[in-house]
Amino acid sequence: MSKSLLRLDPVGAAACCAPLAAQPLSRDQAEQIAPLLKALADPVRLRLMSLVASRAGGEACVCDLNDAFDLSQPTISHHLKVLHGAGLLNRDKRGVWVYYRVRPAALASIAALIASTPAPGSVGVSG
Amino acid sequence: MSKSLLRLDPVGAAACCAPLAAQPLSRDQAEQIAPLLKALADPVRLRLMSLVASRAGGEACVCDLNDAFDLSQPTISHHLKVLHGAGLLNRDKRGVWVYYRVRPAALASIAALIASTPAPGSVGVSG
DNA sequence: CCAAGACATAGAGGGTCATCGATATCCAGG
DNA sequence: CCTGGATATCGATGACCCTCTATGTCTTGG
Repeated sequence: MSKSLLRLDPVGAAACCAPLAAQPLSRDQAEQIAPLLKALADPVRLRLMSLVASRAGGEACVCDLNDAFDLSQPTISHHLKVLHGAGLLNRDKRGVWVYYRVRPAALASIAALIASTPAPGSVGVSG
Repeated sequence: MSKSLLRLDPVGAAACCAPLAAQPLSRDQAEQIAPLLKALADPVRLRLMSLVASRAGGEACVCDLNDAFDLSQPTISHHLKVLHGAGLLNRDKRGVWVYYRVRPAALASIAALIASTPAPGSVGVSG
């Protein structure tokens, strides 16, 4: 408890907003979604998410994640904390090991925003 | 030409990667997508994207965008430059005014990544 | 209790970012 | 050419972020 790393609201990570093109985002909506994107907007964290998500069973142990990078163990721990704090990953400690698991609702929240509402009469890619 | 604001590659903004859960992202893939997300990961830029996207005709004049915020004109200009540099917005100057327009391919690139591949046997929300 | 391993936290250093005021650039009109 | 309006760029400032080393906390095993 010092910085503001996990001052989020993982509660309603369901889907805060309609697609970008549906209507202008309110300031509150934007400030709710931006931290999610910010948590994702790092190459290391993107690969961490992908490593966890692509794992059979949908979860990965920190020990495996550490081995996948040339970074120090505290650095990986930091990134996992950011992802967990943003509500993108669930944490599950079993014995000595800690397993992380993707929280689908958080990703769905982003997907809903980016959802391809082809925009009113704009560039139609498919027809 | 000083910082590295628009050192991106708006060329192949089509869809660099399979969904997060399909397989681990390579470092190159992660470093290609992360700047896109980073450009989006700001409340102001999120609202700018939404304002442009939701506009009838799919484009918005900077003059209108400026009025939608309590920020200075240079600040809005800066954010638009970031979005343009990331390949998320197209720029079109007509006379004295400049119009921005969402580049659908860039958003599609993100959508493809987040696309809900429900993960191998993980949390099934609907079934 | 003690040792060892897995993971988290603390604090520091160096880089990047958001924002501003001031100023430059570009275009239209007279 | 000069004025005026619309945007972009510059330079500074304060905040935030990524990474590290060092250290703490928790759990298993003897």
